[in-house]
Amino acid sequence: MRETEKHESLFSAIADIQRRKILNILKKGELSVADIKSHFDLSGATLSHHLNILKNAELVRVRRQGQQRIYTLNLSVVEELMLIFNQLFSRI
Amino acid sequence: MRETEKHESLFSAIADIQRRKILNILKKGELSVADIKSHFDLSGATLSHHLNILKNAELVRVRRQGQQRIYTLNLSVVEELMLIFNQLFSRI
DNA sequence: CATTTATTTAGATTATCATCTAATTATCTA
DNA sequence: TAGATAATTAGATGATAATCTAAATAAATG
Repeated sequence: MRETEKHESLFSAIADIQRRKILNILKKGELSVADIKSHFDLSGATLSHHLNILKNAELVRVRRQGQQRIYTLNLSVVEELMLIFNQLFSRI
Repeated sequence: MRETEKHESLFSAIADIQRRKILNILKKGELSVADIKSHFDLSGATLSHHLNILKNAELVRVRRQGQQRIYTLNLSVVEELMLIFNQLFSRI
């Protein structure tokens, strides 16, 4: 399997513990930024930064709902990441 | 599952593309540093640095053989990492 | 035992990244 | 429409991390 820029963005997205925590929280279901924020001791700007990285890696999706933005896990990319990951260590 | 320092070292170990490449190369079998080096355009010092990070994360093992050091994948930790990884996205 | 070979360690440099505060954008509501 | 609320963006700062060259360590060999 070739390493692509997409792989790069996925691996660096999950390299940060706060972002892994966000992914974990989103497993339970979609949440607004404020809801996500309630689990962290981070400024809104920092959280926004992390969400942006997850979004660029397509690990999450966003939609607008009034003033809020609702984040969800992007299951298809999560599955893709699991595949990439399994292949990194396959045939050993 | 709780995130531990061990998880942290594993995720940051695989965050770097050179280190993922090293792991990939080691899938085929154990290799000396010089053998690994032949796959890269990096100084020996830099390679040594990456190998050290992989070793600290216990993703690889080293043994001495004369002047050489032979690196191998540490299969049990690789499996542990796969488990951690699968759990990050389980129950979605 | 002096020299060569294999690898690591030390120390410096540069780039990347997480974080913050302040400012901005967008939406809602009285 | 003015003010409040939700979230992002801009810009700065400090911490990490990747990389290099040079020096050090350790083993092999003539």
